[in-house]
Amino acid sequence: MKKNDIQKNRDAEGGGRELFSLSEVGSRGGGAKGVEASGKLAGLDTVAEFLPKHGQVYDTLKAELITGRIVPGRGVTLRGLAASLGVSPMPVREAIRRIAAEGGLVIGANRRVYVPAMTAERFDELVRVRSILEPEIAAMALPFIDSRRIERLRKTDDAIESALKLGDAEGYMQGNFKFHFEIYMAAPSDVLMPMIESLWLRFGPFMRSVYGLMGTANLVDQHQRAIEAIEARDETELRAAIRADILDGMNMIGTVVLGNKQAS
Amino acid sequence: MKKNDIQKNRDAEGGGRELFSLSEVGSRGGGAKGVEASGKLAGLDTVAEFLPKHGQVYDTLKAELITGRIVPGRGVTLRGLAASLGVSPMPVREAIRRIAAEGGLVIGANRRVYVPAMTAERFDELVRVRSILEPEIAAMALPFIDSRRIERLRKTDDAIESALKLGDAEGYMQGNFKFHFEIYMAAPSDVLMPMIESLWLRFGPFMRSVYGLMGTANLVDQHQRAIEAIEARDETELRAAIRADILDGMNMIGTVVLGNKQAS
DNA sequence: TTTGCCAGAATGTGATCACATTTTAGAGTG
DNA sequence: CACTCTAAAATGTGATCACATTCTGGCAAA
Repeated sequence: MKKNDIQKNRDAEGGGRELFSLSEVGSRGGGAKGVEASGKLAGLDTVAEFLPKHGQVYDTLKAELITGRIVPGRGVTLRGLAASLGVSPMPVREAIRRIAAEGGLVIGANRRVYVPAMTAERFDELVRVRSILEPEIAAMALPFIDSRRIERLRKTDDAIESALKLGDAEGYMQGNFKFHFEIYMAAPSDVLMPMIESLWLRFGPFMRSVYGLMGTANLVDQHQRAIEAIEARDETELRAAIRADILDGMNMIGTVVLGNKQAS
Repeated sequence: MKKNDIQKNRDAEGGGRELFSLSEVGSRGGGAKGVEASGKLAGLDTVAEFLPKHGQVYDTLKAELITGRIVPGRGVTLRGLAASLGVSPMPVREAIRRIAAEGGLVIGANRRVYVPAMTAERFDELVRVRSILEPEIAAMALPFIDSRRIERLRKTDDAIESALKLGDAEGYMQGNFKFHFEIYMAAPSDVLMPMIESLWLRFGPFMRSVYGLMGTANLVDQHQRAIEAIEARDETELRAAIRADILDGMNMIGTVVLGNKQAS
């Protein structure tokens, strides 16, 4: 079983690269009726827990967006994605509707689905909201960060340093993502956390285009400062470190790619 | 044409009122095939612009939630809503998925759809985020608020005062909603605005249960102060007024209904 | 009366079909 | 070679059917 797969996404546009591939989503063969799995109490089948197909599609799509494997421009179609993932258009519809609600996709007046293009205004507002919300959730998380988590943070920061030295921009991005959410995840938050995820979701596709335009040479972060603030249980300093980390990195990117002035 | 309608929602639960009614959604008869509208360049048919059915269902559902016509507890089912609205379960699915992504509904482990219950923790976090984001968007809006908008604000505030004097809690809530968004809407925001809408969306169903438990006697607001700050073009003061307005009202409600301590 | 069980109804999910609309390609014409 | 028009392909949307799972109500046994 399990043979459908990857796919194209025929293009024709400015960017150049446009064909991306998605790992298959389901576990059982995509072909036949609505059989699903004649076996009854299935449980976990291949790897993860049991999610509805639209949930798996959602996860896949979200990951593809955050890691920048789907870039702005044309190319997101229901049937196309469905074929890529080996499912019917049905679950894809729901997943897209969900991601669109989170801002990761936009539906045009034509009702066609796009990856939103980054503009200077959008970028500014996204950074602005990040710089407001993330220090807040970090402050919420602070009391819940134990030594094990601090250790993981230190390890992640080391990996980031390595990536910087090697000029590995993608490695830096992934490490940066991991670092921030390692902190935030400690917070008991049902409101802020999804909001912040949705902000990162919107940066993802844009970041891909940043890789090529900017090296890692002039990238600095405030991670060390944040770790020290956590150890000192200094909320004010942690807020400041997170905020500075965001503004530093983002202003850098914004300046290089979009030609922005800095924000506050 | 146009005959399907309103409906029940058989209940059985603590709250008491549970059956709510929804206005029909579509324009054309719900019966026949997929005909939609043999006429071609349709355009506006009955009242508003042309939206897909799932968009109309989304709007309806969202309005029902914000105004508190759908209360926590059981009752949100695909087929039930579909019947209430005179459409097939199909558009309802997408609408629900969208609203769930915005936090207005939650899907349980059973994959059944609920209106999330308000807890003290959730309430605190929602208020916290409101008190952070709304002053921010108000500040963004400030330069774009013209005299006509100020006039509308004044009128809305008058209506609120009237509602307070009459003890009309629902009228107060609606006026309060209108007042805040009259300000926020002036801001050129594609990020903050949806976030704030989603926050209000989550308060809606909870507010309904507030009506009965609390009069309007001890409700005060900072609207006058906000209007004066706007006229003076004083951003700092506007932020303070909005923030105070939120914390005053919400702490009041939280104290009465949930027994909270005040936040910041 | 209380507890356990089981058949029937109801629910969410996924696939498939049908259709209006839009997009794309390919002629044909100037 | 550029432009216009038309036919074919593709897209989003909605409805309907099938199915596994869950919830519900009522009956029987203790």
